[in-house]
Amino acid sequence: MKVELNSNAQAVLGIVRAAHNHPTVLEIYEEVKRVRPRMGLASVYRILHHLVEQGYVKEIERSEEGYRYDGHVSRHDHAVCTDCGALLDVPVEISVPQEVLQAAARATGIELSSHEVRLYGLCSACRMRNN
Amino acid sequence: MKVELNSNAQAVLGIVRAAHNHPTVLEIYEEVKRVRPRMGLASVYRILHHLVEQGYVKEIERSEEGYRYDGHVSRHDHAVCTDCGALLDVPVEISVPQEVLQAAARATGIELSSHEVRLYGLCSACRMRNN
DNA sequence: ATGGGTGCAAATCCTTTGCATCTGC
DNA sequence: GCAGATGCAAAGGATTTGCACCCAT
Repeated sequence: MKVELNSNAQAVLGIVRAAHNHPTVLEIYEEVKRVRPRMGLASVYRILHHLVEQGYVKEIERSEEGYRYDGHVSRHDHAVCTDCGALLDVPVEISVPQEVLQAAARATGIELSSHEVRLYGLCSACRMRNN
Repeated sequence: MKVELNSNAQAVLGIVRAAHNHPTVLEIYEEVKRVRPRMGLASVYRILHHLVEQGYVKEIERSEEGYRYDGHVSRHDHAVCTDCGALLDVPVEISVPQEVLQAAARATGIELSSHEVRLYGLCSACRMRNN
């Protein structure tokens, strides 16, 4: 059962959802300060943990700059640029047969609840930059 | 062209390769100290970066306890326990057709160089523990 | 008035860096 | 003797925590 969100939490959630990229805590903080100038960084961390627990957002992974958050919680895949580290949404479904996933989960000894495909390669910006 | 590894680097490489789990820097350091008691943590970090650059090991991702390393460099997939965070190798191949991956990479705008499937779920230890 | 949320600053933890020293060639 | 590697300690950056205060109920 989801808990009510107070107005600070709603402000953070709105920002994460509206972000096109996968913002870091600092990026979210900078953005939220425009609406709530008094909010501190520690509160942003606390609110984000809360939003993750409640399933409102997903924590993607630690990058060089720390955790990144994703307001898009339905299943989708990501691509990581091997040069600049950019994290991009894959805009199409990469479908893997459920029975293949289940067999792999069984072989690994886990009870599967979800999965994600991660693509690695050069993003277009880096391809252009490196000529 | 791979560079020669000095004996400290070989010691670290041996430990990462021999590890059954995906050790953190600290775990590698503790282990290496048994063979080279004078080695410092900073050197372990420096050597690991070097080994990654040279393709001898892979950096998996930052977990709660920091980076983890994988001495098994050929393509394989991982499973993450959603409860305890354990990172396990998937012992079977999860095959995704190359043309599906290429189509997804094209749609995302990246030049694909590799990919990985990540499974999420409860590991057997956690399943047992939570009854 | 009460319990949870919050700001601020200090503390923590992982990782990197500066620098003097050491090593192998 | 030199270039690169190393140990140690200090610095850096992200995240967490302690604590007093504030706010809504």
